[in-house]
Amino acid sequence: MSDARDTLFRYLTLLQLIPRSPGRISTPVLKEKLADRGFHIDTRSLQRDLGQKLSTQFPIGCDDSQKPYRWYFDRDFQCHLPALDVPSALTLVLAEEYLKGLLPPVVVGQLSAHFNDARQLLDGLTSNGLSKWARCVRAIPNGKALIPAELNEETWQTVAEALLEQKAIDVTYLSRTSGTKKPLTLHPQGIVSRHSATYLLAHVDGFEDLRQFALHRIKHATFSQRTWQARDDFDIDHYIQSGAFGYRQGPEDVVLEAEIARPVAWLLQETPLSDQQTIEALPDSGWYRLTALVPDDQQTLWWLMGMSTNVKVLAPSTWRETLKANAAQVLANYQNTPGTSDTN
Amino acid sequence: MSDARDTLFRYLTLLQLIPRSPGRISTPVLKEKLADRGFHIDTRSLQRDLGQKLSTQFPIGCDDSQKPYRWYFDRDFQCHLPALDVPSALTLVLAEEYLKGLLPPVVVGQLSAHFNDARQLLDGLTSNGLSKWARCVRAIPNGKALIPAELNEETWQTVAEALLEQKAIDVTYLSRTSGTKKPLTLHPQGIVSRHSATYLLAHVDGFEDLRQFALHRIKHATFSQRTWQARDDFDIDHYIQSGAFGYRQGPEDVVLEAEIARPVAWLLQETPLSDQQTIEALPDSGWYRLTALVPDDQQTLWWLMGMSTNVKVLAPSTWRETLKANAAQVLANYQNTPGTSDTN
DNA sequence: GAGTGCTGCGACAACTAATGCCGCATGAAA
DNA sequence: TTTCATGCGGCATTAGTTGTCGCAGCACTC
Repeated sequence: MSDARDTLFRYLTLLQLIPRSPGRISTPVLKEKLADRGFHIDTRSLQRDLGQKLSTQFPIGCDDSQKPYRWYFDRDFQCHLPALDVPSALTLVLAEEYLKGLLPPVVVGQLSAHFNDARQLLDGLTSNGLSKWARCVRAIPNGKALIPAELNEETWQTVAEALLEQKAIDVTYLSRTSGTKKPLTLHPQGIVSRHSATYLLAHVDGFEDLRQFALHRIKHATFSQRTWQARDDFDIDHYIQSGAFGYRQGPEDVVLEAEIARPVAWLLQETPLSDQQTIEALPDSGWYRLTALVPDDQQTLWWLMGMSTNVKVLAPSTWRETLKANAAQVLANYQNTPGTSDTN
Repeated sequence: MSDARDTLFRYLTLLQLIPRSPGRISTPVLKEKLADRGFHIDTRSLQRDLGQKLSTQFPIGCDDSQKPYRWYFDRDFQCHLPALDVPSALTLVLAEEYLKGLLPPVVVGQLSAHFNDARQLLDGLTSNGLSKWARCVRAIPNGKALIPAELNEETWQTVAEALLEQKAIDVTYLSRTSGTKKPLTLHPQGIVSRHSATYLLAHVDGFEDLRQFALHRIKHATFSQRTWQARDDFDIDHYIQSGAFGYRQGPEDVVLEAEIARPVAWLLQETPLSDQQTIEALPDSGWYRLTALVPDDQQTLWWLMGMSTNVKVLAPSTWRETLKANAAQVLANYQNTPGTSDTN
């Protein structure tokens, strides 16, 4: 692919072939991979590159306990080309704050080297040594942050690789209902991350129906001998919208009409509910009339519920009724003496 | 810092000094920066490095319309060292899906080169050429995703840099109340991203009090001549918790006691509300008793509201009363004939 | 319009580094 | 023990790198 004469580029390629620390790669394998990329060099040269050139300038380690030496990058090293600029670094820091509440720690940890790199850059900005930036940047998550489910690092890596490289996996799955561990062979078809839990969509070996498996209930995962079975007809968006995660109710968008209080009107003017939205002031009393085309899903309904007395839904009537019935039910709940709660 | 003899490393340093495309750097500046880092080389060598070596192997451009030539990286080029692994790439894709709903497009765009890199890697995985991964990975945002406020790219870059490098800025600010544009000089102290809007915390030149400025209402921003004024006593967490964003109500955590329906119990068992939480089954009818130490904030209250009939709060009594009063109010709203539309 | 300074570029020679090859040492497997 | 795979030092050859010089274009000044 590229002229073998160029040493710089060979070094670069070499560096890209060396994995981050849990991973390892042996000298002969490196030689072969370099050859694949058009760099046909002597084993001795490769050894020199690694042992004398790269490992003195980069945080590269060598496991020499066995004879084909195996090389790896320091776990927390990250080098961007081109280097990060200040706004990008700031964005990364914000991104990390958000993601910590949305994805399992292990998954976010996958990117920790990137975030560390950003932090290091920011640390170096103020000459006084005080890392001020850490005290002046915050992300406030949208909605209540539940604590993400615990997830095993190896499980994530295995599942991610299996899904993307189309392999079947053998797992030990902790059933939610029975609480027992079951061995299963799965054919991964998709991953859905929602709230703070992440689910694998797969079908069990020998069956046709697609099921959801919470990643944090997969206690152990290895690649399987079985060949992966595709499902040609699978469409993840269709699957989600069919209500598999309890979200969408109707396939069509609906026109929401509501009266909204001034603070809500302000909020929606800046961060609209929908790109088809109008807000008009009502004659008196600081209320506004909202019209918006929104999806007919649980999320929107929840948002409306959260607004409580600041929003009065006029249409669609089903929502209006739902909200009304809900309010009545909640009120009824709280008017009973609590403790011995009964039917509902 | 490093031996000047090493060419590879000098190339690497050089590559790191070249900014991504909107940015530019001229040859003399590069020479100086290299000298700072211990590489004392002739101008001619630098010219050769750029024009003959690097620009043939890397997506580097050169603006030769003016005489000190100015160099830059292609806008969408990104090279990670070590290279991304599959699980990291998948994480990046998930992260992007989440962030698109949380940060302004311009801010996420700051990282687009990173995300593109991840996508490219995933594209290359399946040999059949079909990029299957795009059809099997989804993130479902937590809560209703409002459309992020529109934000100018330059504004973001200027503000980010000003905040982190402690500079004052001159802005044109569109007042929310009056709708008029005002010129202001601001001394940035912090950035808070919340929901889909991002706010700058700053005090106006000549004043002492801290105010919030929505970034999307800053129509123009440049660095100011005025020197930046610090505020030693500023603590962003304290500021947020003092209720500036309408979140926290009480400074102390409270013990939430509630009866919850089975689906909620399952949810909370996997993604807890708090790390101090217990759930016990109630004798009959599939309800559970929840006890959890949670922050006394609006977020939690909203979450409880969203759960509606699936949660009956027993304590704290203030919340119980709030929820009850809310329900009563909502019900009252819907029992009046609202506006022109009427019951159905 | 000539002078001046900055920058880019081609050429060249001296120098330095990279490469492939050989032989030997080591340790594990046969 | 032998055999094989691998690492490592050394060495001669080859290839690349570097500073220097001279020239040319361009903007700016006087």
